[in-house]
Amino acid sequence: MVRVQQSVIREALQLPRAGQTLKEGEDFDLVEYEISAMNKAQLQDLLESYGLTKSGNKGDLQERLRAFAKEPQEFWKAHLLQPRAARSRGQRTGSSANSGSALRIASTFGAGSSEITYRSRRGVDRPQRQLKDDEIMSYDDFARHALALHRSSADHASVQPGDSTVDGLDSMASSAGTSISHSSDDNVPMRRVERQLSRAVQKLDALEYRLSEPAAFGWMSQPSQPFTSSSSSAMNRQAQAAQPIPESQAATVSATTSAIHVPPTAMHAPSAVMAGTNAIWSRTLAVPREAIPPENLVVLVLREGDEVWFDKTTVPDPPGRIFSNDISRLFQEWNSSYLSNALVLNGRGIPVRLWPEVYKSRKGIKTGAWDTIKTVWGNWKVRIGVVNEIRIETHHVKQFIVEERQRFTTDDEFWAVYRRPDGTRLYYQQILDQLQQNRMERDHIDAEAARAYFGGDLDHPAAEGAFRYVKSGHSRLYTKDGKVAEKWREWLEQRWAHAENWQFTQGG
DNA sequence: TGCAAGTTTACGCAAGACAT
DNA sequence: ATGTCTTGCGTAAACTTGCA
Repeated sequence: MVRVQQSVIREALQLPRAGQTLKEGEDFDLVEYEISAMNKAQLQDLLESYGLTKSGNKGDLQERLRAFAKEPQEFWKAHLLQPRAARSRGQRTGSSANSGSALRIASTFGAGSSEITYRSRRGVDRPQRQLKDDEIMSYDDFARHALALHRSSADHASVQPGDSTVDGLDSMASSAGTSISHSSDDNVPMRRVERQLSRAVQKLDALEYRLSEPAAFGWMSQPSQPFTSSSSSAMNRQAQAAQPIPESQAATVSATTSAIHVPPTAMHAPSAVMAGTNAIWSRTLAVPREAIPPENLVVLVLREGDEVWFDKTTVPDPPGRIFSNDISRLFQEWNSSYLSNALVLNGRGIPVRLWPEVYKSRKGIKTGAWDTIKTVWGNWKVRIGVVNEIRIETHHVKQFIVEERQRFTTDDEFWAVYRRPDGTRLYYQQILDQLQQNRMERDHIDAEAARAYFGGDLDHPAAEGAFRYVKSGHSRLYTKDGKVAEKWREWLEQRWAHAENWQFTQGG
């Protein structure tokens, strides 16, 4: 199967021609691929056509192809031959070939254009792809497993133990007195019913959770459950009362924010209430500074002027994704300890702004945590340390959500800008997209200004190496707009004289 | 050179627009 | 009413940069 040429440099493999159909007893047609002459992208394409993984360096890719080429025809057949789909996306057969869009495509790209691909909205080169059979099986297995768990926890009497053909949704439907026959996976109406049922169940679950944990949603004036759980989430919610809030600030909070986002303590725990049940909790949960072993003690300074301390061995995992669907809450929790309840340490809410202080691995508090939240946090963040407001106002680009919000006095003013023509608010991702686009446009303008200032030569002596960086021991020049613009802003900032001169020559 | 942190790309589900 | 196809979206993974 493998034929390595003796010329040492040239190496060719005999591999099955992709996309061919075989009848019973036939073998694959083979095609020779000179893998020594192929670049990484070509090797990856080839691997992909055989359903093999594309990760690794060029040597890895070649080795993977060599191993595949050594396999017998039987292995190839088992690996490559999938049952033919009755119909797959993009195929224009039967009546669909006469559809308006199919005719449009044919007139534009020719009659042979049977497959439709299109570029992504963001300009990346990724066509839509169908799920592979093994992926579908894997997801189905997962869904069955999850539904089985749900069924056992719901403990429906109508479900017969060991009846593996009854899934959870069917059992729920039958227990509700509705008769639904079992159907194949291709039964679309059934799938729709299942989907609707599934949504209804989700909503019920959410409602059930809220009813069972009212304190977590600020619905009760006093917590109803004693502290019995050692889980971090229960600890977080109940520990709200541990470090008391000054009464005046608590009053301000409850007057200006909605109940759903305010921790129960902030709403209901001025001193009078604290004297009751909450006070007991305070004594049992608020760990005094002296009680924490010095090697585990971490102290953070809050903007409110006080400090929060905690034992670093008790820090929970980072909060899950919580703000994408609630940007207003992100604004609330960014700075204020009193309004933060997503992360609570030793009884105090930790403002989102300070999360890096808790989770970056260099802080030595929790390993591996920052990796899981740095991307989303990076989208929220304020860039700290931007200086010299007068100068920077014309050059600095507001690029992240909280930073952008801080340009406005109120949430309403922010949403007045980030809305569609019909008045509805933009989604989280749409705001990010818009900010990114603004940044790219701004960077382009600034980079062009820098190039113009130095006569097209960023290595100009007057730049004093501001656009140079070292990589792999070699000094290089930045070329990307983003970096050039960033260095240009720094350069301007450091050299007032140049900046004044530049503005003067621009007539500004 | 390896690791941590910052930034960009693109995966795949779900919704709903479109076609029959 | 039913089925197919396109697009929006959140975020995991990949990639880049900088530092010790």
